[in-house]
Amino acid sequence: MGRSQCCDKVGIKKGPWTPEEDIILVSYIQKHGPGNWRSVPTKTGLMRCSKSCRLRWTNYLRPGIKRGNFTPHEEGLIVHLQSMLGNKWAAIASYLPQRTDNDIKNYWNTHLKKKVEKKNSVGNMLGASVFIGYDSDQTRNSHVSSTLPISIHGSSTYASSMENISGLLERWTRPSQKKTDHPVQIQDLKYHSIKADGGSREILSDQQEFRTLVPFEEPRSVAWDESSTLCGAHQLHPLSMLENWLLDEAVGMSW
DNA sequence: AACTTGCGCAACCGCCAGTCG
DNA sequence: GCGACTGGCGGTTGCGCAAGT
Repeated sequence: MGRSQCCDKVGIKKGPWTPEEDIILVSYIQKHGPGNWRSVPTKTGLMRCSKSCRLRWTNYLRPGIKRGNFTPHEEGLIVHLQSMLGNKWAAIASYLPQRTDNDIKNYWNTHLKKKVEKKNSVGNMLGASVFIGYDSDQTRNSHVSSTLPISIHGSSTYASSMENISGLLERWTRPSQKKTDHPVQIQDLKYHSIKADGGSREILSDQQEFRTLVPFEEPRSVAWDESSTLCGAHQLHPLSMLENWLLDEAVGMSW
């Protein structure tokens, strides 16, 4: 037990990574693949601890990472997910495959947290209920509060319970209850399992397959390969569809 | 131009859970 | 069952830079 001793060893380099170190790490991982971080420092000759190597890879060097310039779409999604999940950055990051948990965490702490608090304080001053803290326009979102399992209980902190997620998905699979401008064709959606272990969540559908829904013109089958989460997003995460739907419904592009 | 302040972000720290011998 | 080890996560720190004075 106890924490890892790897970073306490004498001779371990700390601080910013140099381009040379990055090249060494990337070339090693390209050859051997990520994993077995313990052996990376010894095999590469990097004077870094395994943790540092892993973090550098996952937060910076990993292919498919999108950096900076969060779009309103992404902002809205982060705010929404944070209100539902709390500070489960890894879980939130799984909804945005191109973003790292560290990036999202930083962005929340430096930008969004203040924005949300400001919006909430304005909403409270006006005596109005604030839709999950980032859009108090009840006219625009009047249909949302009756659709999504979201409520405000006197504070900006939204309980990060499984009930919220389950309810959200349950309602999400019932298009008939929601008013929308686009024709909704939700078919054969068979979510049957939601796990919440150690902050990670996954949604499993029958045979790891489901038909897409709202944002697409025509339903199509998508096979979900969990391994694709590692190296970015050439496949659409099942939850990105939820994301798209949520944003269409709850956030719009006014954020 | 020099100094101060605030911000953004990469990296570190400390803890936890899972695995293995 | 126990302890060592590892990977993963969230919180925090500290450096570099830009903006303000």
